[in-house]
Amino acid sequence: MPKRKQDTTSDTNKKKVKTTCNKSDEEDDENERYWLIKAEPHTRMENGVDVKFSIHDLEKKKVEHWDGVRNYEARNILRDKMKVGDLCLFYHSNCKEPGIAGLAKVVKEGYPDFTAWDPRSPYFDPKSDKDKPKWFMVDVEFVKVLPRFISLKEVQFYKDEDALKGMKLLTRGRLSVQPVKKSAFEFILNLSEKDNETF
DNA sequence: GCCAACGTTGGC
DNA sequence: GCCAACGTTGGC
Repeated sequence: MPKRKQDTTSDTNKKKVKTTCNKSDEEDDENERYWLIKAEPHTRMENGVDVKFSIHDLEKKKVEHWDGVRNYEARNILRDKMKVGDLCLFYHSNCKEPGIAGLAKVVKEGYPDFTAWDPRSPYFDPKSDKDKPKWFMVDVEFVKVLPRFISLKEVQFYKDEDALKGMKLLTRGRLSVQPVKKSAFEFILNLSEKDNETF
């Protein structure tokens, strides 16, 4: 099932040259085992296909391939970085109340996104060669629905918390597969364990 | 449904 | 390799 129509970043994003010992945020990200993945929880037709996929759809399916990502930066994460066992915040986008709805776990590492070769798929990419796959996906498994939905508004409200510093959800809104720092991951889960009258 | 922000394309 | 024009994302 298609997840999201993908946004875009250049393939030529050059990897930063590694300098001696200074740990940049970027390098930290590479060691993180947490991610945020976006999907649209409501029906939207694209190319005659409904792209809807919510945390509840994942709950029913148990495991699903995360297809349809057509952005190089996100692709690189799917192909190279996500490892079996990594946890993902499941984000609902393009809906009345966008936010983090649940948790998923990587159960299969990057492999070619076959929807790129299917002319009937909304994610068909005629430029993707079967012998040289351009787009990748992982398989994710349902973990849980968060005890309390954490809206984007709520995350934005806490944007100055140290734990959320540099969170890409706040700075790179369009990136649909993104790394999440451990501190941010834990902060979000913590929030969702607690009632909050404001949200 | 609008549109700002952001990503890509392609002419030069 | 710059950058204007264009297309898409996704919150609102």
